Amino acid sequence: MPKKNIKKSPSQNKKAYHHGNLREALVDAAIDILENEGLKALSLRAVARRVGVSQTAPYHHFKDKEGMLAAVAAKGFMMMEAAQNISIPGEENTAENILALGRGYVTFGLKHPALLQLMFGPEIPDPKNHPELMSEGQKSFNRILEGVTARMDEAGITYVTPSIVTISAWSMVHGLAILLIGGKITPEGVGLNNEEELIEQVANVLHKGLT
Amino acid sequence: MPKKNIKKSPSQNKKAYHHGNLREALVDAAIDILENEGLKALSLRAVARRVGVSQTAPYHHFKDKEGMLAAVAAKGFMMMEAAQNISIPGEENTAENILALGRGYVTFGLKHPALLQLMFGPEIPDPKNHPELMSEGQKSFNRILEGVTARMDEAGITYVTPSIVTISAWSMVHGLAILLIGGKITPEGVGLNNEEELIEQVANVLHKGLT
DNA sequence: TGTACATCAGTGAACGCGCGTTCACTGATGTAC
DNA sequence: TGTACATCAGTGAACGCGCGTTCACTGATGTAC
Repeated sequence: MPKKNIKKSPSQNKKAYHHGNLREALVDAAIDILENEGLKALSLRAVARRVGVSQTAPYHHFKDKEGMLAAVAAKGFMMMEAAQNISIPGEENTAENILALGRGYVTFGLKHPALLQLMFGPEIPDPKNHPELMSEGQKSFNRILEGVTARMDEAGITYVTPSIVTISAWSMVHGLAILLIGGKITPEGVGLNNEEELIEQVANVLHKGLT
Repeated sequence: MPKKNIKKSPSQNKKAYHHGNLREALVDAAIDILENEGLKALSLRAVARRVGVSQTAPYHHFKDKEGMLAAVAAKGFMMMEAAQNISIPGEENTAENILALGRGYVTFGLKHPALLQLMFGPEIPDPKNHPELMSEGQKSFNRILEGVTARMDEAGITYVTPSIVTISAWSMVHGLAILLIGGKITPEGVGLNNEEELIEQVANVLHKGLT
């Protein structure tokens, strides 16, 4: 029975010895640093500094630095899911909705490049050590899988399993985000005006594949 | 007229004051460290140490650390191209050859995960500052583009441009490599026995898309 | 309701470390005459 | 062919820095009686 955060109005008990929600505050600060100053600037000490807490305080909430990074990555997945929810028109598993999921994915990546890189990069060598991170990643996969399965049933596609199609779609969408973030491809490079157009065109290719 | 490496038999003039080919030796050592000890262990000093040279020597060959990372990434592209050449059966731009290119890409990524991550990761914030890296990346793209264009002409596909299809294919292949490397998907997770099977299945999806 | 006490969530000092980079230097190489 | 000299590619010492982590500690909180 957590009673502690009954009062959660901002910036009130600032000077309390116990923070009340330090873990979450640390994760948020970490994301802030990641996006504004880059991965190299993301240290335990920097995070503590930003929250205004001693540099050893984080150790009461994370085993070590990797533990914190895993928490940040997990939060990244949650943020992505939330962002996708907004961009999806309806509840049904239409092809259009699957595409919206993909569009949301890439758009999220362009908005939070460093976070996406952390979520999939080598800073967390073995995700299996971090159950929360694993389960959030799984959720991401399952969400696409669900849509794809329904869509394939409807379309009567049987030459591959829904899992494989899901992996293919996820790969494409993730790869596109990474290539754009890394500047390996640009809209201008293929005669388009902005990233949205490029995303739309690639979504088109995916769409053909789903029908 | 470079005359210096007329004699290039290994381990001979080991103690010469001038190394003769230090730049290349440094890049190779860097790749070694990257693959065996990971990105965090890849420092200028560690590289110099491994080559057996003073820790300031690299500065005669790279502007700074980022300069060296860019050289490493560029070499990564060259290695990938070489690896792909081996796995391609013929010269013609058949669908089969394009698929072989993709398969080679993913296989290379699984063999050199840290290198692939470096090539596309945030350690080189602005690739445009590194012409050699840019041009190698471009080559990679153009190679796929060439194959795809020929293939699309043949198949009479016109609803998208070859560039877009190329981007889609590259995205898919790159995304698959990254997801596998990061452990976000596993062959076992979708009822397959090994990575090769998974790659084959995804290649199948791509193949359908190209015909 | 009050009190004793265990536990939780902070502090602050200190450790040892490896890193990127600069500096003044020197030995080796290449070239103009 | 020999020589003077500029340039190139190394060396070694030193700088300042931020980091992850450990330690012994203390103030605040929650709970059993």
